[in-house]
Amino acid sequence: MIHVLIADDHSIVRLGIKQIICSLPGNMHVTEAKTFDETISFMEAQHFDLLILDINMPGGNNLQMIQAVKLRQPQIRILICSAYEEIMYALGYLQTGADGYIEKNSPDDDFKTAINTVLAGERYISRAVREQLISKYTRQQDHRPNPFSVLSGREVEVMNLLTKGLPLIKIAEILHLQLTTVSTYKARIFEKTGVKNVIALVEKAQMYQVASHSGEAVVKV
Amino acid sequence: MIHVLIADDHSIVRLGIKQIICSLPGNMHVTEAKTFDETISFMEAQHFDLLILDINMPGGNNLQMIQAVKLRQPQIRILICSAYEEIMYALGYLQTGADGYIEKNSPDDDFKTAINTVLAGERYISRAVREQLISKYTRQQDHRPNPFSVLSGREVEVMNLLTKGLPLIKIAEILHLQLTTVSTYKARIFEKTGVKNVIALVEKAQMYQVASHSGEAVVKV
DNA sequence: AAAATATGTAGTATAACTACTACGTCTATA
DNA sequence: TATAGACGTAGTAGTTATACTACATATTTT
Repeated sequence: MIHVLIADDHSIVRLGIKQIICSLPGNMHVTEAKTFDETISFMEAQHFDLLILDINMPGGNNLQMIQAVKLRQPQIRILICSAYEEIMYALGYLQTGADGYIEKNSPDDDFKTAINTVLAGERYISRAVREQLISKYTRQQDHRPNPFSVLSGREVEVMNLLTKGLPLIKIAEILHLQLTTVSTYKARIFEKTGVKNVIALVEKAQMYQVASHSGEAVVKV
Repeated sequence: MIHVLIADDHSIVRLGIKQIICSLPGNMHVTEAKTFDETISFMEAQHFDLLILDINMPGGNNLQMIQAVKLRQPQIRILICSAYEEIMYALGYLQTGADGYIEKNSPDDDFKTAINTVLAGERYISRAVREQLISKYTRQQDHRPNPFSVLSGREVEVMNLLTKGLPLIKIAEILHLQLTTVSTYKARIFEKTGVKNVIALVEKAQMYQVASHSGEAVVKV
């Protein structure tokens, strides 16, 4: 017997989800909560295997909800179900301990997959979110010449140290150069890569995955 | 009629993949290539909708293969099929232009899903890789107290600006504070979060996804 | 080969930043 | 109800970084 708790303030939504759950194989037992407080009450009274949680419910819609839930039943699986489609939300929740994130407007089959996936102990993210996740790694593969390829050897060395957060003087020491020389390299790196500060440089370097599988010489510190 | 090109040096693998493809609905036409050169030859002679590419083939197994392929048939879908399970491979290839990445030891159903997904114009990554992708964002959710939660309001404001790469003076201006005050905050932030430079701070903040949906006041620049 | 760049290097003057210290509110806490 | 921290704020003195500028040696390009 699998116990599922649906927490959503819209009864139609609860009905829909219940429908989907009951269509799944296995002996499903569904409980419904209308607010977050109610959710917590149920959880203190009974054990559940899965919580399907609307993050847009009265009584709080933030990350702490997850923690509150896990505090009571650490082994419970949580599937966030929300009207927001922003990827940031999904990631934040997954990070805090949710096991899945599905948008309300997803097709039934996706719901089934999501529920099964989460119950199986894996994490679920929707196609769309997954796409975005990948794009985060993929963005700007628009075959423009990699701005890092125009850096000279010395510049690359300095960049690698810069992106580790080392201060210029340390870099100067390591490379046996004058501070001012390092400073010049830095300026040139910034110019060539079109960034204005180290943080942007780090991001850009990350983006182009510099020196990960290229044969670039990387100076160890 | 959907034209699929399978590029793999092991004929058994090709056979297996062919089997799977033919089991799919739709009129599938399969061509087989044993080496990368052969793959390219085929591509220059005929149009394909999908390329299932073993990255472990004689004739090259690097990212340039993707580019070589896309150069000839920009609209072709590429599903990487490999024995390697390392996530870095998958991401690297997806980044270079592949549409999917599946491990050879995946169950048939996953292959079907992968092929369908890629043909539908979406990207596919396997469960395992997806898990790892998520973990990358999720790692260390080991419920240690979030170091950013101990930051005071003012500190959070400064941190948000710091992680944008703004110089202290700018931050001072924005918040109408003395430079030295901002500097003090910065020092406190570093202390509380246990970092030694802004770059580490950015990484840590990213890791904990600070201030993404909290009601924190974020100052626009 | 000559001219134009790119690269490795550094100085000077100036601007930005840090360390340390200080101090008045607030807020838990003994 | 003291009292110890936490918070917001800032100054001084000393460090570190930047903007320009410069110049010799490669590399290219014409």
